[in-house]
Amino acid sequence: MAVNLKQLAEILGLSQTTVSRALNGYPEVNAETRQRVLQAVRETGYRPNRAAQRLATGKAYSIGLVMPIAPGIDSDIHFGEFLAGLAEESVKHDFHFVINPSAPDDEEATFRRLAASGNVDAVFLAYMRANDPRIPMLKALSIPFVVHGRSIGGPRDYPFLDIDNTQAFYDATKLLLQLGHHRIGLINGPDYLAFSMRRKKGLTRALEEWGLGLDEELVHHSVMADEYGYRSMQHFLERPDPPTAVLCSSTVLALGAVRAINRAGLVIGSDISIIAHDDVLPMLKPENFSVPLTTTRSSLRAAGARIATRLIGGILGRDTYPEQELWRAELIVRASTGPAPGR
Amino acid sequence: MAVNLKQLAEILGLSQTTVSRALNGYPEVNAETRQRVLQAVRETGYRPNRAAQRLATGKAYSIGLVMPIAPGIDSDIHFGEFLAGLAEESVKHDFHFVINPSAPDDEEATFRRLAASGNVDAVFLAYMRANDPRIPMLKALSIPFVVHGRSIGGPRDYPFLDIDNTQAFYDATKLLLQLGHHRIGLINGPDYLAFSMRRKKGLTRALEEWGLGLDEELVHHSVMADEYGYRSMQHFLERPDPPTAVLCSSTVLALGAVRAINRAGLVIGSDISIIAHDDVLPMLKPENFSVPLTTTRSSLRAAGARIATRLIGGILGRDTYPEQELWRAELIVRASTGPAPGR
DNA sequence: AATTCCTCTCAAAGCGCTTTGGATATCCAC
DNA sequence: GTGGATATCCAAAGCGCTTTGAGAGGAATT
Repeated sequence: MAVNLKQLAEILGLSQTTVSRALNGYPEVNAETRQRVLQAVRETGYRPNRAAQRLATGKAYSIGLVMPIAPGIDSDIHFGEFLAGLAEESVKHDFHFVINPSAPDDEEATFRRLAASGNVDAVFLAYMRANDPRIPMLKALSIPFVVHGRSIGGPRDYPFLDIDNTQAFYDATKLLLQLGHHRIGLINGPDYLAFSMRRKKGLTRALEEWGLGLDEELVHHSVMADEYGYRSMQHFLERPDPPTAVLCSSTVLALGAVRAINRAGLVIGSDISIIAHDDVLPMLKPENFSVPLTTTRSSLRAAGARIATRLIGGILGRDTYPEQELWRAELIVRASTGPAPGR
Repeated sequence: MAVNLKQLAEILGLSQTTVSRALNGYPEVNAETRQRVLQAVRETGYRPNRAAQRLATGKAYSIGLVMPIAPGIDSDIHFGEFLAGLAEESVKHDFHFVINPSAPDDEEATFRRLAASGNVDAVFLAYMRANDPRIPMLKALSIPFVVHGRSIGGPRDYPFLDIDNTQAFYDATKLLLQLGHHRIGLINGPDYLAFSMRRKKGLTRALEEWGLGLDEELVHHSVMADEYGYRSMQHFLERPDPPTAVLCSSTVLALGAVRAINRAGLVIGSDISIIAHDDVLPMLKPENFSVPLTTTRSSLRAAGARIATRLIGGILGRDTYPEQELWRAELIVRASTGPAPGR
């Protein structure tokens, strides 16, 4: 059924060496010969045996994941979406996953074990915190890694892919300010996560440039679930001086926030404006909200796919990729933002 | 650093064959010799090289996952929890995952590709529907599999692990009936999923035994998210004849339902009783609800771990496990259930 | 004492790939 | 036309394990 290298070489009247080299892009093979080989691969459907490659090269062709699981830890919808991106890309290159569930306080040991096992060539990291200890640790273990997000403080020379959270929420705030809003709330992710800090910073910076200060009372931090969006917004609305506009760190939070607004009988886009960050979750599209949401958009799945690409590229030795990427989130204006009331 | 089989054999003054056999439990090796080998393994920390084993045995030592991704598909919190269980167990046995994201209408092709790739020894299946076409398909592909849940209709001879959903909701209903409730609502999962159907059946059966009929108006189906629990409960409460008790198919749904009840100013456990199915999600404990929830409990993570064990056991050829398991969910009475009002 | 039968062990042959260390042929300049 | 590059290709040696087929030794049988 499936041919192997030996048979393929025989068919071509070449040695295994040459065929192998032709396939792996080595220079010492005639261009014409290479074409013949490639053609034969197409015809026979030859697929190299991964187990044999692993053995011969010593590479694992797989990437390690440490899945945060514990009470209160965001085993959330966002993780699944990101994983889908990672998987989508990995499967193309026939890479496997080694998934290690681990409680946060056990993560260090988990990474150590993972690195020692030789089962993975590289690992992926997320949920960055300030001075995240995992970065120096992985460096010390000298196992390749890419982080999703960025730490704040600590070493700066490590590979990451992040979106420019500060910029995103700066842009969003700027829009609101231009619309005449002066009291702007923020329903943010957990306060110890780097992206939350940066989003808050974006808000602060824009306000300051406008000569305004941040009202800490209008900043809420929580796990990014619908429920908390609702509660936070409810609290905001109960204030004597509620914000006229609110930023949400996720469409999931916005979902709850919108509910609270509706319940209060207010109209989104005129009584109060909303901008949410949109991770492009397939099941929660901002354009399908009762009032389509203005968002800062950046696909989480695309980020997963990109990180997989980089991880795999690094392992295969073709790391022409930039080590650090900062994606800019797109500000998409829809109907949930309008002029500040009474202006 | 790490020793290999050859070195280990040398240390012991045995042949590789004997050492290998000792480790893999073959009978033709002296008990004493085996002990010596095991001791040496402990001392040296020998771990067989998986790549070499893969190559020699032709086994992949990995299991395939088809991750359902698409608009509206439950890339939900429950999936992550189940995955954690799978991973927890797999990592112990040094098994890898091949995760294939796939839209539902593309699943067949995905499975086919997965089976043909030789990258996995077995696959796992969930989100069962009535007459689920994937079961005959996987049988035809003759790739080992275990399903989480059970189909309804279609072939019956396939390996599964399910909880007795009918029984669980039968038990729950029974309790409510004994407490004097006659109008019982159900906030269920998606109507096309087998577990939803069975839970509804459990409710129906208990009602009928009590001489009551099911009021279809009191049954809602939806994706299992907080939001929908809220809406469904709200609808129930707006009726002229609201139910005095409601079953929820998930604590996530119950979360929303409870909110709706609180909002209506009703008291849980006296004005209205609630029983939810508890998948034992670490972030959503029924005992931590404002009024601790009565639940039917069965750990999703444990199910994941068990399925991994069976899958792996099957692959390693020690399948003394029962092919079909039906776990009984535990009915745990807490404060959210009380006598029917006015009784 | 010769034969058979276990029990325990081993040497060696793969599994399918990569990679080292040549070979062979071609080409150029001198 | 000879020495030395240069361009192509190959045979064979691993990678670390499992497994076949067989041998050595001792106990049991005749």
